[in-house]
Amino acid sequence: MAEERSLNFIEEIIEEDIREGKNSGRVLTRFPPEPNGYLHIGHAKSICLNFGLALEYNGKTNLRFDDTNPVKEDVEYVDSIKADVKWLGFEWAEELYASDYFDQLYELAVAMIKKGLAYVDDSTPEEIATQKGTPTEPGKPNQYRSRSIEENLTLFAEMKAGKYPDGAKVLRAKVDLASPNMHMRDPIMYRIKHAHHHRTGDAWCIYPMYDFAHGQSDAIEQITHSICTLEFIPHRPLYDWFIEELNLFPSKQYEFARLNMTYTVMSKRKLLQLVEEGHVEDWDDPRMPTISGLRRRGYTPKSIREFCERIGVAKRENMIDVSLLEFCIREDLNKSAWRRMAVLDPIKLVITDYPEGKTEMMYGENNPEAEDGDGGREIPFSRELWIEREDFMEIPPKKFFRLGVGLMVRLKNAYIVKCESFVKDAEGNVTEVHCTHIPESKSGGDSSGISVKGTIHWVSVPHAKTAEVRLYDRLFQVEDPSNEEGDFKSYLNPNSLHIIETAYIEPELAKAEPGVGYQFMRKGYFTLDKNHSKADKLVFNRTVTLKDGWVKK
RNA sequence: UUUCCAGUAGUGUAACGGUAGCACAUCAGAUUCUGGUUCUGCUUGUCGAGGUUCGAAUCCUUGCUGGAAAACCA
Repeated sequence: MAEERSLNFIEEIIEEDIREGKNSGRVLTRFPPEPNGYLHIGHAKSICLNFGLALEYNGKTNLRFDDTNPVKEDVEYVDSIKADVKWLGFEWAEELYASDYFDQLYELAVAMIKKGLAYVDDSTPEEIATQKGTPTEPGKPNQYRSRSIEENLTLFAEMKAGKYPDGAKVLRAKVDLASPNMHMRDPIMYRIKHAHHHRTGDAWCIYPMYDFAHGQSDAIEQITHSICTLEFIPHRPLYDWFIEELNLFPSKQYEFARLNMTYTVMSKRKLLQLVEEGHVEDWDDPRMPTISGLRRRGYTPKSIREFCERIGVAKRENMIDVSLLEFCIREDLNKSAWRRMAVLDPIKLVITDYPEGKTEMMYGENNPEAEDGDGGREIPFSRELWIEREDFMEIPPKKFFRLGVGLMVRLKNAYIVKCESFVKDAEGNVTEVHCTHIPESKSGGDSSGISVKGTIHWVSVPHAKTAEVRLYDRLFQVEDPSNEEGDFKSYLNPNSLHIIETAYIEPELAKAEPGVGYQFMRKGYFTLDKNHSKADKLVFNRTVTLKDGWVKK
């Protein structure tokens, strides 16, 4: 029973290509990050698209680092990118680097010179910019454009040999200075940079530009569908032109709209700024939209893949509501995360008619969503418990299904209790809630016949362990900080991180493992923070809250 | 005001000339030993104007709106 599923526009193109027998039905995509920053959720969209398409059409995907600008690139980024792609659950066919092709690219450039389609230009960047004209005015050729092939060959060889300083000369394609497309007005192919490259070391002092590296790398690898974002649309004629003139494998470029998400920023430049200026801990700060940040926050690869599936692929600019991402992680964790009890903002509940010094072991299933509860664990219960401050109200409003004098609630996995009184300190803060319990109402063997509307969670005072808990809110206060007036950083949410130094957790949680998500009942999903947790001090990150249907009146 | 891309509920995304659907969000209600989950239901949409056609979200013209495009970045 194949489910009717509509295709996105790229799938339609691929199916059309397969139908027509193009490339004998072969599909080879590539994910081409520049190793100059950490991957974010926007890259995840591209990764899921490229790898997903290959999986769907029996093809393959190369991981290719677009490392043609040595001054911005670093192995640190290469390593993090590989780790993130793997963590997302994808396997690349080959790990490649544009720098692997430097020799071939150089030869291709020489071929262009020999065809009379490239020349060495001695102009300064400013001169080149002026000579290019504007979108409404054509550019003007300069004296260098008419250099002979022999002279260009010699000069280009000398550039490669290191005879000239940075910026002294560039190699330009000879296309069309009057083109309405600025990228066709004799784009730069090579520039001189006496810089150390993370892979090729000091072997080169000239490096190809994106336009003379990306398409050529695609062609060398025989990529069938080269998928990139919208801003490369104007580059496509150039992409095709080089391939045509050099008679290379005809890779085709297709463009889709990048992901934007509310309450965050999605540019490597801006994310780098947040890191460098210390607005966040690092690239993997749980508030960051980076893959590593989401991982540390407790997001699962599956939830991110699901998110990328749901947002779709199209050519129009979009702004995805972050609540969709939250929906995806809740959906996943609801089915898989074990339930535990933790009290984040404690007040003491005393069961006055329960024997002092007595401990009962209560049973709680791990996950009510699983068939058999996914097993369970024992939870110690005693006369004094920690409960959530917000679960008691001195003057409860109507439909408050928690504690208040005279009200009854069930203590999850334990007894029904009735609130009799409470104690206040000198400042008027409630410090203790006193209850009596219904002995016949014990979970699993309730014969009391009493039904209550509310159930609250608790942790036994003498058995409680402690942990630090970190609560996160959106990083920015406005939906689209990049589109606001002034500095995007002035819209940072000052309360995006709230640290609870001491929360009480049930003893079982002391065994929490890194990388595993838990549901703290009624509070949300949490996971151990891999950076801050130590054996003697647990630190939990809140991945996401539970959906809250309780609206105060 | 040069060229290119794009306009479908609040946000995304389908419908490929033939009943505008789905998801998230929102709001109601049912169920619930998590005010979670699950279930049910409601509200809300084709940018405007012309045309072609028996019939237009879809094709054509035009206007409007948004975005992109000039870096020795990718």
